[in-house]
Amino acid sequence: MKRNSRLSSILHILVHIAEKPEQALTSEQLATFVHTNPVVVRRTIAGLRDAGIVTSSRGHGGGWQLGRAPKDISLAEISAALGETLLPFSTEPESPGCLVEQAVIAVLDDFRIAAERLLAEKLSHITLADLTADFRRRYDLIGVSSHAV
Amino acid sequence: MKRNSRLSSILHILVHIAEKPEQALTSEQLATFVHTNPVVVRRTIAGLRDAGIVTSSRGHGGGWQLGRAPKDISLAEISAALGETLLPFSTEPESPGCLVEQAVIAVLDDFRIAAERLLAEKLSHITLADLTADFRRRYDLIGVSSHAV
DNA sequence: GTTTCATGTAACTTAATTAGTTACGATAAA
DNA sequence: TTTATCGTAACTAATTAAGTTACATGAAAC
Repeated sequence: MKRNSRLSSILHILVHIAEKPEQALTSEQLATFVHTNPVVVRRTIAGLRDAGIVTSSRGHGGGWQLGRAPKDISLAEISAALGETLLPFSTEPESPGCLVEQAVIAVLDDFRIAAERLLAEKLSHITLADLTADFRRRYDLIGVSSHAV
Repeated sequence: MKRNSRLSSILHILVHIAEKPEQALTSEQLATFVHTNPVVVRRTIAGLRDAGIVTSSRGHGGGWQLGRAPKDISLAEISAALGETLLPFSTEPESPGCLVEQAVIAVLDDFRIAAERLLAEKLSHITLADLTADFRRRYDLIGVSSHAV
C-alpha cells in the first residue's frame, strides 16, 4: 500500500467485503487485494470498526464484515473514521507573536473549515452501495472475476 | 519549516514582501521569518517566480519582490504555483484488472475533480491584498512590530 | 481440552519523502 | 575588484508511514 492511498485502499477493501456479505473475509485475504500485509490492514481498518462501519470476529472462521448495509455507509463517515483530514496543510503557528503569520493562519483556517464542510457534504452523498453498483456495472459488462492480479 | 506548512509559510513570506514594496527582501531575511534557511526559501519560492507572482534579482541589493499588485495575486494561483494538489489522496491503480479497484478509482476521481474545482474557485476569491489588510487590521489594533520571535 | 485459525497490538526495521546543508558558479551593484 | 545575492546540484539528516516479527487473546472444530 503506497503512501496517500489509504482512502482508496480502504474503499477497495470495503467493496470486496460488501460483495461477500455471507462470509467473513480475513485480514490476509484483504491484504492481498491491496498488496500489503495483514497487520497493516488490521491497523488501518481498526478505526472503521470503532465507527461501526465494519465488525471483526476472532478465531476459526473469523474475519471482517460490514457493520451495516452499504447504502448506510457514506464516504464521509469512512473518511472521518480514517482520522485524516482531506486537506492536510498545516496552520500551526511557528512564530507566535508575528502578526503576519496570525493573519495568514486566520484566513487559511477560515478557508479550511469552509472547505472541509463542503467536502464532507459532497462525500456524505456517496455510499458504499454506489461503489458496489459501479463495480457490478463493470462486472456485467466485462464478466470476468472480481479480482485479477 | 515543518512538513505540510508550505502554503502557510509561503503566504507568510509573501505578505512580508508585500509589506516592503520599495525594497527587495533577501532569501536570508525571508528564511528567518519562517525559521528555515535561504536555500529552502529559494527552492520553494522558485515556482512562484515562474508563475510571475514574484521576481528575483541578483547581486548587491538584490532579493525578492512581488511580480504584480497584491490584489491581483490570488491564493488559487499561489497554490497552483506550488505544484501541489490540496487533496493529496492517491488514485493510482495498484491492481490493474481488478474491477473493484476500477470502480473505486472512477468514483474517487470524479469526486476529486469536482472538489478541486470547488476549492480553486473559493481560493480564487482570496487575494494577497486580503491578507495584508487582515495583517494591518491586527497591526493597528495592537501596534507592535511586524515580526516578533 | 487441545488444536487450529483468527484478530489485537506492541515493538522493531525498512523505505520514502522532504527539509536542511554545503559548495560553488553566475550576476550585479558598490 | 570586491561584496552581496540568487541558482542549483549534491549530499545529509530528520521524519513519517509502511512493513515485519512476535506473541497474547479469543473462538470454533475436532
